[in-house]
Amino acid sequence: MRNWLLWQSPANNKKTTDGTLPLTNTPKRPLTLRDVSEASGVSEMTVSRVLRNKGDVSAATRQKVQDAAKRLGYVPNKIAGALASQRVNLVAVIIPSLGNMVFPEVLSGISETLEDTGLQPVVGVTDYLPEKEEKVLFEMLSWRPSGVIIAGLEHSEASQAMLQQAGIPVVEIMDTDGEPIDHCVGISHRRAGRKMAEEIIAAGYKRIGFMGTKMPLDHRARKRFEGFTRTLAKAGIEIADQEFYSGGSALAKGREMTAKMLERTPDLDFLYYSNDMIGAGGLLYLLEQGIDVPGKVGLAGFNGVELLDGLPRQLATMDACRRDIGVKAAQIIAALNAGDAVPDGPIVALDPTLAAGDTLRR
Amino acid sequence: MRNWLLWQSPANNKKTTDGTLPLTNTPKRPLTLRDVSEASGVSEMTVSRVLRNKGDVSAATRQKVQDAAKRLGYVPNKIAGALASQRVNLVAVIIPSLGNMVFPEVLSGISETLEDTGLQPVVGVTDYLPEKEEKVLFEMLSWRPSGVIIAGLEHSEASQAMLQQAGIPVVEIMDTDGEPIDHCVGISHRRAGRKMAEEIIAAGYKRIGFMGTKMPLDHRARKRFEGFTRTLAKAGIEIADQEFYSGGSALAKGREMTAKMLERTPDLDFLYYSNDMIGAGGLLYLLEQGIDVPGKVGLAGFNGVELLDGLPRQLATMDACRRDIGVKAAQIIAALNAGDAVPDGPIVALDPTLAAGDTLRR
DNA sequence: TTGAAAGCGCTAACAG
DNA sequence: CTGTTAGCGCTTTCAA
Repeated sequence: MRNWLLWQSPANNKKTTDGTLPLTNTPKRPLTLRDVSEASGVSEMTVSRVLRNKGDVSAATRQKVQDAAKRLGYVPNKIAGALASQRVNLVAVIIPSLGNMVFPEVLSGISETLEDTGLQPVVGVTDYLPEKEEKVLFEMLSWRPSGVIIAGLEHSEASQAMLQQAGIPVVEIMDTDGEPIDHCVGISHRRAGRKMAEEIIAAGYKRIGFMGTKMPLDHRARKRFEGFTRTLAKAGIEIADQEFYSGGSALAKGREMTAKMLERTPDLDFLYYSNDMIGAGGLLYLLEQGIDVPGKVGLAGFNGVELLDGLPRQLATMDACRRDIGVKAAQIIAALNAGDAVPDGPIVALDPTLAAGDTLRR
Repeated sequence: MRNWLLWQSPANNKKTTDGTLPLTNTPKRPLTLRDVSEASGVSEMTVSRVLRNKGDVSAATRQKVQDAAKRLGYVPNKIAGALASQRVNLVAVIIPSLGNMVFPEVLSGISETLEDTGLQPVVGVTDYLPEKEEKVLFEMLSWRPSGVIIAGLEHSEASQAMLQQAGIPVVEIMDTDGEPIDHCVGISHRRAGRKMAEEIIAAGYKRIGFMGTKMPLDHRARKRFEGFTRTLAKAGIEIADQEFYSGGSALAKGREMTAKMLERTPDLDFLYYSNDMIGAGGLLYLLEQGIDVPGKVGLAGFNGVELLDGLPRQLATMDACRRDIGVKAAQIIAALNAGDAVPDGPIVALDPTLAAGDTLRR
């Protein structure tokens, strides 16, 4: 029920540029096809065809309809259209957060790719909470989207069930360490952790500290940590110190944690950060302290965020292929949706590449 | 048309945890109320009532229905529901970008506030392009949302018309320098620029450089700049140098621009940046060069982003009240939607507060 | 407390 | 090329 009484736009009686008054002063009722039909003297069906560019319509009729639609300011009702056609051009995109640069980049990959497919991404945010993921998923599925792109391979049983029952393409993104419901596109975080460990070992570092987020539900960070420690263990190295934070400015936290850790364990010669932002904080701290980087202490982060370009020194990091993940996932959805075959198998694993920067000696 | 042929979930034949097989192996058709009705032996209408908690239903029937719905994994079809009830619980939120920390914060303010109103924010991104804003707005309005929250007071004529005709609450956010269609919540960017100028003048700086984005369509940045220069002019000061960038890492750009500008105009004693990120880049550069901040050169940015907390020195900035803007805007939409009166007038101007940090001498 | 009938605004399918 | 008819899956309204 809309509150017609309260709804009084102060701009309601503004003149349009050509000096005419707005068309309606009667309580606004959204226009329907019928209104356009009547205004143009063309049947509803034909109006519908014109407005959707579907089927053959004579140029003259088309013109009449378009004029009328424009003049009235008709906005089609997609709800009715979707119900009638059983077709919704929405793609649900479910991600844990918008706060760090990582997901926005995935999103831009998705939306650019979807741009000329007629599909529209719609974003839901879970805050890394499985219950919230469930809620968001349920909510989005109730709009009967044409596909789902969802971060991670770990979902509650209910979420899994919903995704399977939905009968639409599902692409799980960011991670490939696990079994996808349908398709997945991402990187292996275990492998990313391993690769970084190998690099560090090869560079001769021995006393390694780790800093990350206090998030048991961030499965990808966990997998990176696992891959990292296992590879170190194989080389007979154990993490010498570790610390986890939550909340606050990541840059500041990186700074603080680094200070604390170095005080506690002064002989550390390498610091591995679970994300670039805290890594950057650590880097700034070490430089201020006049500590030789990477001579005395080496550093590395994770993600390859653009921010790093502006730092005094280039932090070593690993690119998580965020944009590409978005693009690829969207391509799969688009293909499936068009009835095309998907060239890739169910798992598309991108290769996280190391950027050694200036904080990892070679 | 869904591609049933291609759609073969590899996980389709997975067992559930209790060992049973998934319920359907027939080609998946989304379930309807009727399915639940048949499975529970209760009329569709009553099922509908139970699922919406509407109207009185006996505890026994309610239980039967809920069991059936859960067992089948029924997900209601909001499209049909919305069409029938003429009510959509969506709020369109239209913003220029997700890339910088500013809009995500607004969003979190909005979604938190909307959380317990039954309204769902849906985000559209315009990339600061009026044509895109028009497209996004049209697209979103065609879903007949219950309200619109849209960044900025400047819209194309077509957008203005759509917003007025929509017959739903509209809150324009971020800016208050102009005339809102319905309601607006934000800060006065002219005032923000003026305030900063006053502060700088009071501190005795005289040779002032400005750096910003090359975005004629970022009206808020433009207004800040105007407020800033006008106030300086009144004190007989003219901007001594200015530069605008586009694209790339803001931090890196801030660094580059600062270096270039200081080379070109070495006697500058203050640098005003249109956003914190380039300001941070400039700050890092100056510190590296061993330049006395704020003794020799003072600095200020804009936005009050969290990132600044981790910098070696606290950049002077002005808080843009991003979260509060989101919260307030959502409150207005929610109130209007519930038919409640809105306590505030059409314009809610928040007060941008200065954080002098360590880069602006007092 | 429950059910039956009548649409919501649009499009698929067919007939002219 | 254009129009008619019959729903899409749900909720509103009214009657039982």
